[in-house]
Parts: sequence; C-alpha cells; structure tokens
Amino acid sequence: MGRQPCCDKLGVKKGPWTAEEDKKLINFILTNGQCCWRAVPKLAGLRRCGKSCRLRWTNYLRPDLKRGLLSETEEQLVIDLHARLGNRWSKIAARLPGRTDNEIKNHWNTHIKKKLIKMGIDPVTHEPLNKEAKTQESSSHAHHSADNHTTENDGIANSSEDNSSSPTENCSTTDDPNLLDAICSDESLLKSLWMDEPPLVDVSWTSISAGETNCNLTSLPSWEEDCAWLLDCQDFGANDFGFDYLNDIELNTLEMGDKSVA
DNA sequence: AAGCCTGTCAACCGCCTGCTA
DNA sequence: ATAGCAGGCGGTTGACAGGCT
Repeated sequence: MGRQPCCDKLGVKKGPWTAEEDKKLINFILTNGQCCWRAVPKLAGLRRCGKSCRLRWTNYLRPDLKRGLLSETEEQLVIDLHARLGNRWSKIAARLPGRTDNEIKNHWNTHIKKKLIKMGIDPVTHEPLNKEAKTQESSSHAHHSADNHTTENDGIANSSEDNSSSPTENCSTTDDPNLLDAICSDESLLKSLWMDEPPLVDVSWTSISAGETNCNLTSLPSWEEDCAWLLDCQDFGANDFGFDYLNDIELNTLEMGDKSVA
C-alpha cells in the first residue's frame, strides 16, 4: 500500500528549537545531505517531526540564507511579483535567492501591506484604493482578490492587469531601477514562473534537490563540501553560527563558486 | 516603574499534489 | 486503479521584544 506515516506524533517535541537541536540537524544534513525528511529526526537523534526539521532547515538553518530586512530592491521585486502571482510565496521566494517564502510572507504582512495601504494601493489587487472602491461599487465581482485571479485564470488575468496598473509604477521607485526594470519587463520571467523554471533560483539548491531525489548519502552536494567549515563550529547556538557575519562574504563566495561551476 | 499595546517572526496546522506500493 | 504517505505550500498563531502611556 502507501508509505509509512511521517511520524507517530507520540513523543514528538514542538515549539522553539534549541541550540542543541539545531546543532544536531545541521550536523546531520551537512554530513548526509537532504534525503528523506521522515528519516531525519530518527537518524539525527531529534524528537521532532520530519516536517518540522524540513521547516527549520529551510527557513532558518540553511547556510545560504540572507538575514535581516529585505532591501528596497527586494521589497520592490516582491511587490511586483505579488501583483503578478498573488500569495504564491514560494514562487516569489524562488526569485529572491537567500530568502524564504516564510520570510517574504512575514515581511509582506508586517511591512509591505501597510506601506501599500499608506500609498493608497490595495495590497491584494494592487489597484489604487479609490479606484478599487469604485470598481466594487459598480461590479461586485470584478476584483475579489489576486488569488482568485491567479487560481482561476492564472497568467492571463494578471497580464491584463499589468497593462493598466501599479507593477510598473512600483518598479520606478526602486533603488536599483535597472535590475527591476529588466525583471519587470522580462516576458521570459512570467513564462518561466508559469513553467516552474525559476531562472534566478539559487543554483546550489537545485543541485541539492538533485541529490535528494537520488537519496545519495555518499556523494554530498557540492555546496556541502564548501560548507564543511560549519562542522568546525562546535560550540554554537542558533545565533552563534555566524551566518549574519558570513552571509555577505563566505556565502556569496560560495554562491558564486557554485554558479560558476554550473 | 509598571502595565498595556503593537510589531515581528519562528513555528505549527491543515490542505493539496504528486508519488509509491 | 487506488489508497495512503511525503513533501510542499499558504494561512494562522503565539511568544517575545520594544515602544508608548
């Protein structure tokens, strides 16, 4: 029949991760790579659900993560992508190397939403709020949500919105207009998003998923070789890995190295 | 100084999709 | 062909920190 359950839910720990747990998880993944998340807790000696381990790793422990607030450019890109994709945070995150869907989702809800409202832009439809109110008066079904657009009609509905409203306006206010203009006007971007081939996705992680499918525990993904330094960090807590400090230097170097290999 | 309020973000929950036996 | 699991995803919650009164 089907597979065995992911975890028996009995004796599974919940809540915040301790430094010790982080250490175990990092050591395990750096040693064995990402394989079957279901097996990770057992093999790593963690009393956690595999799902929880995956989440912890992807959202917090991954060595290629950028920390800190999104830059103006990143924020602008998120707004633009949200206008096209709606709440598809994973798709949006795929366009921002080093950022997670959870992080972007949080940032959207806490910062960007308010910012857009302040600017008089509806964060859901990306239409001017006044216009939105009028539209709702005249036709109740016109603009329910970006999600509705994208799920029902996907790219078609959004591309028609693009002609009339904010995404391009938003692009003009970035601190890196060239980059954003290029992205905003890039038709291949949309195509690739719908084709599930994010061209900007971090190469190092594509290589991991390749290893993942093979369940190859003997040959580590290339980034792990580069990240072997992590294993030297014996006395760390969650905040002691030095990722903050390393991200801009070592991790960029690693990233570039990986990309040049690819 | 103390209590309350607000913002932030890590983590959980439940659903969906694709895969496997 | 089908039941059931794993992984992925988006929504939501709750703990904590900092600001305000």
